[in-house]
Amino acid sequence: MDRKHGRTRDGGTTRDGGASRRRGPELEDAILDAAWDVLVEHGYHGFTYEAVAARAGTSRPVLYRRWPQRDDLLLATLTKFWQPIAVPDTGSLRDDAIGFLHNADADRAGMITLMSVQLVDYFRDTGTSLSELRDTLIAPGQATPFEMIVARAVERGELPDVPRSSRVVNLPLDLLRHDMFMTMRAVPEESIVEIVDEVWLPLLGVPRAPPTTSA
Amino acid sequence: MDRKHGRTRDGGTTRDGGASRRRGPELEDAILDAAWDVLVEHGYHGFTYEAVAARAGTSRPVLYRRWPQRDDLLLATLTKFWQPIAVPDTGSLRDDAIGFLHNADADRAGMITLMSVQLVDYFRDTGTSLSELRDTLIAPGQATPFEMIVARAVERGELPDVPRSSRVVNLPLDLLRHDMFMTMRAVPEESIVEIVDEVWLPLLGVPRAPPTTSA
DNA sequence: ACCGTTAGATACAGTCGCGTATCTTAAGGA
DNA sequence: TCCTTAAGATACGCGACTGTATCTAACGGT
Repeated sequence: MDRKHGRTRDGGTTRDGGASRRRGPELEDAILDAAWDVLVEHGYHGFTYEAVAARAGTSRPVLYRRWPQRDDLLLATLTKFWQPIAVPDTGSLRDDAIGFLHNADADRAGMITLMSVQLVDYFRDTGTSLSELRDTLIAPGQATPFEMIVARAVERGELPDVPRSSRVVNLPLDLLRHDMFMTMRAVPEESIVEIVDEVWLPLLGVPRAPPTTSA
Repeated sequence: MDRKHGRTRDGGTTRDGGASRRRGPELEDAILDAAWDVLVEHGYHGFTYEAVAARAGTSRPVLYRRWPQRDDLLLATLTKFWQPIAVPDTGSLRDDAIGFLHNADADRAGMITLMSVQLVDYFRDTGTSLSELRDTLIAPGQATPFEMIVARAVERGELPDVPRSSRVVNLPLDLLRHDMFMTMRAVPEESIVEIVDEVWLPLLGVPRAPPTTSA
């Protein structure tokens, strides 16, 4: 009919022109890696079978065989790369908080959050939202990072053991996320310190200067 | 050649099949209205010349003649519809805050914020961000709503006249926006009250219960 | 009434992604 | 070694959108 297979195979950017043919899990991993790259670089809009296949050095049918819907591919990709952010345990409430925000910011987690922003179209299509996606991806019944941080501070006696609204407890991460949303880039260290020192600690009743214990 | 004009003109959804032909500013207004609708309903992704023209009951060339680039059309649309949110003046700090958040939430402003989220692709394309867009659209040197609210409370003597970080002052709107981002829908009244009563007022040093003036 | 402007309809060529079908051939187990 | 599985390379038809080019007819001023 036409060329009928011509051993072209330069694909473009990623695969080496080598002869070996990947299979099974190895191939699947490579594809999800490529999918992740595409997602991070071009957002959901550019997250096409076309682009992912090209990036992975394979062809669209291979993707369709595994993930018939775009959502399947997206979910598989997110599931593979969505990892919890490390929660530091320094023995100090303030350092834990700042350290965690720092991780969330600098770590690939920052990228994750930024990238989630790129998913807005996906949320449109599916009628879901970022918070629902997050709930899907994190283990249920799990304590949030700042719940852990606060709990440890209470154990150490650094904070009194009183009930606190989850809004207040989780405030720092919300504010960090907000700044990321607004600026679309990593949040500077000063902002992190500001969030902790000027907002969160005062709210928890931690004095800014050396503890004067008031009256 | 072919049909050569057949007075078809039902366009679809919006224009009446009427005969009259709009011109100049009238037409332009109608197009921007349509553009706004499309943007709100389908986000930046669906914001195509095709869709806007169809919605406005006109044809793409008419749009291209006025706005050669998609950005031009988008900017024109945003500029026409971006309006400041009303800041209530109730004589009470708390009521001002809650009232403003309520306006921001319920008012078309809520839609604006939600819709801005849809612009992420635009930000990608242009390398800008939401905060930059906001700075472009609001008058420069203008006091933010919560700066006004706090200033008035200080005038009334409801708050002491001390310097406050802009992070703290503007916190409520940031938190509202964050919730909108995360849930992609209007924020419930409880959350608004929670933001004001459990976060903002305590941070400003306003006691929750009747003022006990501590020890 | 005439006439320049331009709205609005349509066509066209091009691009990109979709989803599926087909065929070849490499890989790997029995 | 043979034989099944599936990777990988096409191809095809489809639909959406892009920019541009025409042509017509309505509008509005003089």
